[in-house]
Amino acid sequence: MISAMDESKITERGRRTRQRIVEATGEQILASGIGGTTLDQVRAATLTSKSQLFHYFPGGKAELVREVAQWEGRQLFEAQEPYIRDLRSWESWEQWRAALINYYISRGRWACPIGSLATQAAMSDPELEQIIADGLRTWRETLADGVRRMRDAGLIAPAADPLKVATVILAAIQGGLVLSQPERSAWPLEAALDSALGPLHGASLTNAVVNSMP
Amino acid sequence: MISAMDESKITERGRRTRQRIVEATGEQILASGIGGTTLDQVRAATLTSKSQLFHYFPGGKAELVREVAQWEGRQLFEAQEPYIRDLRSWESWEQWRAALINYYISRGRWACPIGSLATQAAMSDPELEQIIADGLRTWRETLADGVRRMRDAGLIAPAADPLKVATVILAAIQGGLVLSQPERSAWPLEAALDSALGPLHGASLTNAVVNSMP
DNA sequence: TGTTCGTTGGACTTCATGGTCCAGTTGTAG
DNA sequence: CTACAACTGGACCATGAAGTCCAACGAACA
Repeated sequence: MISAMDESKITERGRRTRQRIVEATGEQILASGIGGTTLDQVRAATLTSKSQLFHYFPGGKAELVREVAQWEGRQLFEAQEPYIRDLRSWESWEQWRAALINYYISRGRWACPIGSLATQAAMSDPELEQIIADGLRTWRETLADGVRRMRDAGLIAPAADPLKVATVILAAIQGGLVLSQPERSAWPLEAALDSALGPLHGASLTNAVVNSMP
Repeated sequence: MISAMDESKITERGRRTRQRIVEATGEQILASGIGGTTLDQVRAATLTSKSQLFHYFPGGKAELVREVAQWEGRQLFEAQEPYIRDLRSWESWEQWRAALINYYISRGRWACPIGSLATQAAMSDPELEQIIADGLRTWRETLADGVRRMRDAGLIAPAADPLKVATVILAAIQGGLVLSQPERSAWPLEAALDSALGPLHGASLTNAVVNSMP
C-alpha cells in the first residue's frame, strides 16, 4: 500500500494530531456518511485547522476518507481477535459471534465500517473501492479458514464449500446490519447471523429446531 | 402519505415530463449515489430546465429523491409480482427467487433501491428514512405471510417464526447485494439467498447436503 | 379569438465546501 | 543558543451545486 504520507519525519505530537483527525472523521462518517461529512466539521471536532488537515493528508478529503476506511477496518478486525484466528469448534464460533456483535453494539450505530462504505463510495473513488474490496476479501478468507478447519476436523459435512459458507455468513452480517438500522435493534443482525451460522452448529440440533419435517 | 405535488391540475404532457425526471434521477442515483447526483445532471439527462425540476418538485432535491425512492420501491415490488403474493409451496418460492434475481441482474448494478438508500441517506433525511423503513417493513411482512402459509400447510416446522424467517431472507438479499457489488457477480447474492431459503426447502434434502454429520 | 393556466427556458444569486497560502510557533538536534 | 524543520492558525480563493425569478410558449376552453 502506498501512503501519500511519509512517516519518516514525524513528531509524537504530530502523530497524535493525525490520529485524532482520523478518529474524529470516522466518527462523523459513521454518523452522517461520507457526503455528509465536511472538513469544517472535522476541523471543529478536533480543534485543528485546515492547514493541519492538508498537512497530514495532502491528498485532501479523499485520502483522509481512505485512511479512515483502513483504520476502521483494522479496528473491526481487532475486535474479532483472537477468536477469528482460531475458529475450530462450535464454541469458538460462538465466542467470535459474541465479540463481533459486541463490537457493533459498542459503536452505538448499526453500520459496518466496511459494508456501509462499500455502498456509499464504491463508484465515487476507485481507490477506496479497492480498500473496501480487500478488507472484505481478507475477512471472507479468514472465515473460510475457520470453516475449513471445521470441515477437516470432521465437524461439518465434507461437501460444504468453505468459501461459500464464509460468504453466506458475511452476507448475513452485512444484511443484518442493514435491517438493524431502521429497527434500531440488534435482533435482525443476530437472527441473520445465527441462521447463517446454523450449518456450523454441530449435531442435528439446528435441523431439529429450524428445519424439521412433521 | 403527503405529497407536496398536488396532482389535480396536471396535463398529460406534464405527467410524462415529471415521470421522465423521476426515472432519470433514479438512474443517476443508482450509478453515483445521492450525493453524487446533481440537479444539473438530471436536467441534462432529461433535456429539461431548472424551473421544471422545481415546478414538479417544489421541495427541491430532497423531495425528488424521496419520490425516486418510492418509485423504485414500487418497481421492486412489481418485479416480484405475482409470485410474492402467492408463496405457498417450494416451487412458488423458487419462482419468486428467480424473478427477484432477474430484477437485480436487469438493472445492471448490484444495488437495491431500498437497501442501498437505507445506508446512504438514512441519517440525512428523516422523511426518506421513513419511506425506506416502510418499504422494508411491508416487504418483510409479505414474505412472512408466505412463510406463514407454508407453516400452516405443514410444509415447514410449526415452531418456525415467520417474521424471523422473513427477516433472515431479507438480510440475505441485502447482504448478498453488498458482497455482489465488489465481486461484480450475482453469486454471493444467490448463495446467500439460497442459504436463507434453506428452511423452506421441504424434505431433509437441504440438511443432507449442507449440514449432515458423519 | 382571446384568456387563462400549466409548462418551459435559462440567466442569476447565494452559499457551502474543498482546497491554497503564508506567516507565526513549537519542538529538537547540533 | 541557534538553526532548521515540523507543526499550527486562520484568512483567503475557486468552484460547483441548490435554489430563485421572470419572461415566453402552448394547449384547452369561453
